Amino acid sequence: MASRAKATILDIAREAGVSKSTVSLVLQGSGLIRPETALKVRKAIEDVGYVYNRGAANLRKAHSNVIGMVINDLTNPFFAELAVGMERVFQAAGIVPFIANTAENPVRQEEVLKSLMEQGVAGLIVSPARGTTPGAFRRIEAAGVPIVFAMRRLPESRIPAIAPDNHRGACLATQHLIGKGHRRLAFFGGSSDLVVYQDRLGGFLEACETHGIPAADRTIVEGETSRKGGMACLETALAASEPPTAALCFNDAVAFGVMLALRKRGLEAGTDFAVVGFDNVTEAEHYMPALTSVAVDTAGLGERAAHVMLKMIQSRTTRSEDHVGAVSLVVRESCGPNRNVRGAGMGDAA
Amino acid sequence: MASRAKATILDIAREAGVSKSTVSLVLQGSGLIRPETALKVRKAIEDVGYVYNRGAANLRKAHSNVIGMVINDLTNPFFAELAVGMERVFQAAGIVPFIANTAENPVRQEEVLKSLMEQGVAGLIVSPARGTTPGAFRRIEAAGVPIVFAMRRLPESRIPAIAPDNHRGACLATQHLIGKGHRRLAFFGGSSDLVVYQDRLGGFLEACETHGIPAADRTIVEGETSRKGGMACLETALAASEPPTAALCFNDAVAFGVMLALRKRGLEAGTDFAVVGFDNVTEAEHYMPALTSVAVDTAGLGERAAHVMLKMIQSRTTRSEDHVGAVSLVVRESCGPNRNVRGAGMGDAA
DNA sequence: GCCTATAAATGGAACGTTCCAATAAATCAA
DNA sequence: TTGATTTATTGGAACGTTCCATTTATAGGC
Repeated sequence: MASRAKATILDIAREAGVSKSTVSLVLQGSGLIRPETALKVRKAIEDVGYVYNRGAANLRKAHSNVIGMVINDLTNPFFAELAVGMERVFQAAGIVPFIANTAENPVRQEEVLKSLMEQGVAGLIVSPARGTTPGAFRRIEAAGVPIVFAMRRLPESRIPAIAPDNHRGACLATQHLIGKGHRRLAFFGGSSDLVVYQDRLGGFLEACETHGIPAADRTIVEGETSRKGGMACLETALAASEPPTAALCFNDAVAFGVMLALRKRGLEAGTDFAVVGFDNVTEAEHYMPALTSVAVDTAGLGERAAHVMLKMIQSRTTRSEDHVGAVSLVVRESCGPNRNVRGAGMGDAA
Repeated sequence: MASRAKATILDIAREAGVSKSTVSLVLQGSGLIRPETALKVRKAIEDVGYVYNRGAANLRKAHSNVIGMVINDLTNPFFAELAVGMERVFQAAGIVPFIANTAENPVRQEEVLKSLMEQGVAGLIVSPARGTTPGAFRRIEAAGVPIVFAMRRLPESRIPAIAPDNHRGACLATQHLIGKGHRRLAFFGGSSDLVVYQDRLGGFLEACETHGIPAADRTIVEGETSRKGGMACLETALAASEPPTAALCFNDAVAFGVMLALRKRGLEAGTDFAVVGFDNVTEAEHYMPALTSVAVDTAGLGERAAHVMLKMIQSRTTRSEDHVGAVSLVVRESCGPNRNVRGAGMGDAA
């Protein structure tokens, strides 16, 4: 109950009338000590209000049980879900992941990574901030700390990445729009310095190509990956002489923005203009009209990333394979004409 | 470039031809060393790919530069914003906050807190999980580690709390509804084991009291603080013989659920039934119809919490005063009849 | 009873830092 | 030159653990 000055393993050894080594053994759950003794020690631990000093332990133990999770935008519910998936796995492994936010800022990211490294993390799961320089992870790699990229990856890096099949998802969505009869298509939002952007745009273009949509009938508008960005995209696109009639959006956030902008103009998503999102955040289902979106199984990707990390740590390697997650198109109201399906309910997809 | 086995301060001392003490001084930016020497050392640090071992340092330094942020539900964008506010402050102070999610689970929370303590955090900012037992923080307090509660607090605890003026906010909102002519009012969502709930419900009741709404005309429905919970609340309430015509919701999420349920019944929020939310999440503004909500300046509360924490650490005390944040009602479409204000724009409030 | 095998407990040397006290080098006053 | 001061640098003893090599106690075999 008292707390003079941070009880140590020695204090509890004295209290229990054993040696510090014994206490250490007990703390590690070694089967070597007599249950009776262990009990005595545990009691002392409780009495003294001892808290284990992992820093001291790591001084000898080589590596810790903490994993850093570096995320570029915590306010995006998408990443929060990713985090939740990872936590599920790590918790089971007795590991506590520490989450840090970089707010899409490479400088901040640098600081965060440094701090995590100093803390002696066993591994790092990173969704790199936009504009991350190619060499940003060199030192970490050199230190032998395993890294995996989640959702995003860097252009030339050989760090394993866990990401959805962005190309295929975009392809799927675009095909769907074409199947609905649209002939002038747009790709809204995102910026070309992101690999994800290249992938998704690539899928869009491929689908256009194979279905004979000429380049002249494709509108590509880069923009912020937010509601605001989406609104701007729509305005830009509709200003053209031959505006598109449907858009695949980089993001659900962008898609929401587009729908908002449509509404402002007195147009309705679905009937007047088809909108498809990407990521299928939970909100998509509840929107009005409900948003058709490419589902990427966010939490599942989080779990996968965590598993890969665990395996890397275990086999003390710094290399692993990339994983691309399955995607599927969840068709709702924002792109179809058949608006009578409205109450269809939970449109989940595996 | 090479990475035999974790370079230490000694390695770089050898490399630079100085003593370990000198290196240590350089690392701490002491002005005692000759700039020339410092440069030499810094070069060696770079060459060897040294990473500072904060664990070892903390062994002597008493306390670290890490602060734990324990949040009960990361997927709620509300808490993410809170986190962002805190980070702003901590970053300026050269502190990296580590965020951990408890997923509203007291057991998980226990683990997370233990882990953070073992890591030797300098302080803890906590939004406690529902069902946290009264004694959950006793050990941490005993260890002399400062804690502040953010947004939520525990019934009898004397740990300082930073929270919005929930009572006043609820009062304000309820008055507004009454001012619109509503006479049968509901309070939807939340559960009575949360102090916040008591506060908000208290405000609601007080406003009813002072404006002469009899107890018989107040409907109180507890429920999950989610969209789903909100939908359920509305169904329950409308089943009554004399159903309410307006509701204050515990949460914006609940409010969204209520609006969804209204829509399902062919009713429209605003004209057929007035809805007010609480928290004013960014989504509220963009909803259709836009949600009237009590704004609590989330990021601001985060900043305040961080400041309080910083001060507590500095003055090595474990006590501080509570802070209640100002609130304001942001009136939008979901409760008024005047639906022509629609395009009013960014309805922010300080 | 003695010797050996097994089980349980222990001392001491790391681990990578900080920080105090001490030394060495440079500067200055006389 | 000498002694006093200031300026730079440096050993060495912590800090709280782990883990190896021992020691001590317990049990088994004869």
